[in-house]
Amino acid sequence: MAEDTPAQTHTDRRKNETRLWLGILDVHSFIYPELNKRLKELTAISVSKFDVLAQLNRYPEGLSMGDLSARLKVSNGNVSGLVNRLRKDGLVDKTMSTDDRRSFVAVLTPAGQQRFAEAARVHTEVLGKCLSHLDTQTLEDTTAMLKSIVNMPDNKVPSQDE
Amino acid sequence: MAEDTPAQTHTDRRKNETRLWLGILDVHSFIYPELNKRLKELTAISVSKFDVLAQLNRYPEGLSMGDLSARLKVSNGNVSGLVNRLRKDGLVDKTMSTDDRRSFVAVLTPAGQQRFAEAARVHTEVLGKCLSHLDTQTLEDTTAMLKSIVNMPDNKVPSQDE
DNA sequence: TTGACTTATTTTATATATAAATCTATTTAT
DNA sequence: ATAAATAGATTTATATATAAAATAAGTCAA
Repeated sequence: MAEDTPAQTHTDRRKNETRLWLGILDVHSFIYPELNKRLKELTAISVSKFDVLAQLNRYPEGLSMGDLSARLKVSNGNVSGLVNRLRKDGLVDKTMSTDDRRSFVAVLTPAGQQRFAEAARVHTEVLGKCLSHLDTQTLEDTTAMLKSIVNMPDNKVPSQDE
Repeated sequence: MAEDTPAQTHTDRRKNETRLWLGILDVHSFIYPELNKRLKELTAISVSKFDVLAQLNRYPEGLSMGDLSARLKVSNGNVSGLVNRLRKDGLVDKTMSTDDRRSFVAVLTPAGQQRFAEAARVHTEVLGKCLSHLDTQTLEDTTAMLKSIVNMPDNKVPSQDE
């Protein structure tokens, strides 16, 4: 499968690593602004808010601020602000935990569930348009390779998902 | 090379597109925070500032605010703020353009050149560590695939670089 | 039980980012 | 030559993000 390539110098290796990172940034800035723009236009929520709603949608019983923060990989302070704004939007409820009075649990309101469903449709459509030129094989191969970047063999990966 | 795969449903296609995007986000949040943290610790500049310095480093004669904004793909207002903060840091100079009095040209100071050189070393090192587990082939293949995502065939890509 | 940690969250200060309004200078049409 | 339109940059208002400090509630050892 893989053809033989001459051994790379340290410098070449470093250049290739940089190229990979620039590639990630290019794809990110190719898709993210479009996603953000269309979500805001059509559903009045940002990608950040969408991400919060998506997590809460997966957990109908709700998630604590800390769990949200860990799942979204953003700071506690950031989650505080996002959830407050979503509360103002009427999309999320926040209630004190019954077993720990320090803890607060965020849950989607019915309006939040509905808005998330609309936003998810838009999200899917935008990705479809941005990636429409990719054939199935490239789509799957790229995804697999990206996975192999994050799922390091031995290192101290902080554990994904649940 | 590519094996035959059964035709995908529309829904499967959409799921795979989403998986690709989530993969991009995972890699981004795997590398970006580490890059930002280490750059700040060791050279006292953020990734955003690094990006500005990197562009100015490529153009010793300097770049206008608008050119910087286009190259970095960020808003004019953002560039205004970044360049002002870099000026306070003593890393960038801003002078009025000689041929257009509306235009301002940003240039690296000697301190800026030196700081960029240090930061570039850190940047390279961090990427080296984050990507050390990838073999040469995966590194190059992934980069090529990422390129094929952004370089669309017919569409209205706003033109990259020069 | 009290005091010392630890944990969950918010607040504060600051940086980064956008969009829209504004300001000033240049260009274009008449 | 002047008025209208355009272009380059900044300012303003707001959202998003972090780190560090503060607040408040829980845990645990003595």
